[in-house]
Amino acid sequence: MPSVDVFQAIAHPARRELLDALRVGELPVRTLAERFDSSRPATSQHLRLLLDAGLVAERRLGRENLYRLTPDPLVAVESWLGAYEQFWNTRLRALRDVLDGQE
Amino acid sequence: MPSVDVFQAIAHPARRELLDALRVGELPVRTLAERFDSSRPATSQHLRLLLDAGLVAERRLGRENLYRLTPDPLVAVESWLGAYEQFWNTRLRALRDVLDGQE
DNA sequence: TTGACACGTAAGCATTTGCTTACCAATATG
DNA sequence: CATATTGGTAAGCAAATGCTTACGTGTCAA
Repeated sequence: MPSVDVFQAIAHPARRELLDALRVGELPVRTLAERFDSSRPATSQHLRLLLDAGLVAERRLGRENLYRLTPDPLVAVESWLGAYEQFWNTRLRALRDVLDGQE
Repeated sequence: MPSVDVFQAIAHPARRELLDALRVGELPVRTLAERFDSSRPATSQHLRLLLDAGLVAERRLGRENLYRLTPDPLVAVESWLGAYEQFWNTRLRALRDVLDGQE
């Protein structure tokens, strides 16, 4: 059970960029820090929060720590958005009804 | 152009609840504050941020201020999630390939 | 074994966030 | 008109956030 809320985790642009970078595969902290021109401690702290949110997993390989994407918690965001798609569809149907009524 | 990031706006649970409540239609601040047992200033400040994010619009009616949902900015969240659906599908296909290979 | 590399983490600190209390403006009601 | 209702906003303040610097641990390489 993640100890950090997913919505909180993806609120910071740096953390979204980290997740985006990990879509290609697992990467060590050093690479991520260099890519985003960010300090290593800052990157490490962001990764820690993503770990607590269950959005990434880590794997020690020698002296490197490889992070990989585990996007399951994003399903919560997706399902929350689902209700708004429904809202959208309802509005569109209402609009169409109005337009139909004018004819 | 919204001055507040959508991801930032939906990070706070209280603001997500406000958006959820507005799905049924426009509501005055008083109703929203009472429903979530929150103070009126706190509710008003959250609504201000949602307004700056372009997620709600306001309409003065007498001494009431009615807020309604304008969920267009949520499309940015939806499209960001889209890339992860693709990631999911890729992983599922790889998994199926592995399973097929075992037979 | 000695030094360099990769990383996590604690401590410090500035900024942001989110609430409360207090106040003001505008509108409805008696 | 006087009063109550509705709501925005400033000021104050505690907590959270996000960075930096400094340090410790474990691993590779000479």
